[in-house]
Amino acid sequence: MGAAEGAGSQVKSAVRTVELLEFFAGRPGMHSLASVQESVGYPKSSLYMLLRTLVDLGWIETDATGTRYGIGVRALLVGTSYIDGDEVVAAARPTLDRMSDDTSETIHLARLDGTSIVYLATRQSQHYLRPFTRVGRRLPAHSTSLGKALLATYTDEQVRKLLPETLEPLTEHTHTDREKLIAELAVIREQGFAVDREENTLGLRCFGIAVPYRTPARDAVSCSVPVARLTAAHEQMIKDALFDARDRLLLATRRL
Amino acid sequence: MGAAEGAGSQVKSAVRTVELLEFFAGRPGMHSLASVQESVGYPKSSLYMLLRTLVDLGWIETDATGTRYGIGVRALLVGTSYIDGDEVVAAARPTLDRMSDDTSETIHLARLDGTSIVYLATRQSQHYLRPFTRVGRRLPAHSTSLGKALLATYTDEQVRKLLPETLEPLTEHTHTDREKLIAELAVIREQGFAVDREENTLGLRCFGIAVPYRTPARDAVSCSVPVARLTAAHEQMIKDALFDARDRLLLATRRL
DNA sequence: AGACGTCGTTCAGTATATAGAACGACGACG
DNA sequence: CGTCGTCGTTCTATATACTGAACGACGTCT
Repeated sequence: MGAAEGAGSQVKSAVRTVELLEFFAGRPGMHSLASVQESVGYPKSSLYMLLRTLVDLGWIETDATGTRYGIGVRALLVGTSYIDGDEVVAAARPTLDRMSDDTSETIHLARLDGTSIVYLATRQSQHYLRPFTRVGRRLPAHSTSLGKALLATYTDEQVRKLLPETLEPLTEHTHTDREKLIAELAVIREQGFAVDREENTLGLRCFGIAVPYRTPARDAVSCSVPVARLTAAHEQMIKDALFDARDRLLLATRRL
Repeated sequence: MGAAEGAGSQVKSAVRTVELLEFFAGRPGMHSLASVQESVGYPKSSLYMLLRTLVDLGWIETDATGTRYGIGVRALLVGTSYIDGDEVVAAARPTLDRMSDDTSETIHLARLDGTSIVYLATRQSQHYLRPFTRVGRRLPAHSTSLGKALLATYTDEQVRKLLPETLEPLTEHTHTDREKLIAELAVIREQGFAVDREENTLGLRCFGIAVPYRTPARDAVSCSVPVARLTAAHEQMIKDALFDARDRLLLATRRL
């Protein structure tokens, strides 16, 4: 998953602290010292001290026996504060509400981080189905309309540097060839929005558009619809809502 | 805000790392090195190294100039994973949905952490008003129905150890005297649930009940209603839903 | 039951992060 | 236009965290 690394001197304990937190985040549930040790590779004793410290601080919790570790409550507060402090999320609120009202479908605002997109805000469809999407969730950029819309604001060369040659498939429809994806990005630039045809979740089609308040774009909005419910008229309405939302967001984020 | 501290040898950089993250979480927006230095008190150079490290890792972000710091995207993932991995949250899902359907009001599931409660899950009322409550938000235990319901599962002595003598008021109705609060806790134990009469937010009354799958209880559920919309019949219905929910949750969390 | 294996915990030498001061860049002010 | 003050950054002795091995407790296998 690694983002930027390799800079000069780093504070070792700080690196390990966040790596540990990310480890526990990536594998929910409780883990023994030994199993953590095997995964992260630090010496047992170093890991032990670090875990003790983080437990004292409430960022990691232990079970009743004190020998199995899991992510703690304190981590929750910090994570969600990223959303609170973000000016784009704040500025997007009315637009997302409006998109939700207009389309009656599930709306997402997401940000590109490395090769993943991160959900920043959602508006759930009020339909019978409660889709399981959550703020903070990460998905591969190449399999989502949000990610593809954002990648399309990069040059082909930048995309080649960012993504590996073959991409991990999530469904049978996921593009696994980087060059084929790049070809699709050209189409996306042409038409102004991206489509995910069950490339991420079977039965779900998503329409995404980048909000180009900076170049390359960082944030995008999308609308997800079960294919079963999709008609040509509905699709056109969604596309209109998408362009409308982009214009509104561009206006709202002008001064950022 | 401090929770447990004062244990023996702790890894200094790890402590500082999370303290820094909590600082940025507590004060959204961008901060200069000097202003952070003043708040946390670490030597400039130590702080500088730490910040550089965390920026490299994506947990802290800088603006374009690279001199102002704010919380980063990576923090988001870890925080929300606490919710994902929690068995109680998972087990509570259907019960919360049912409470939401039954009452048509805003439902909360929260956990006690020190003297605060932390929202773990919410079901928003579908009414015109979209109340601003968010998973991860912390509120003082003494001013919420959730917190009081949880505190009532502690002994008076434990409560005295936990809370200061005078409590911070949030509205004109907040109890500020610890002993008065303890007296109220006795009533809560008697009737089985807690009420917040605009002690936290003006115009909002909340009914909370602890889920005693362990002692003292850790989690509670609540139902928040604008006073303007509250009738005697509605209130009775909410209380019934509350007891019903507690029983369901107790059943669902039996094996934890 | 006995011995073994695994796991969490402690200990002491060494590598490393820390802290205070000095440096250089920028902007404010006279 | 020069001086001063502030802020971010670099430098180096010293305090400290890291490591690998040894210890002790628990559960398991034969």
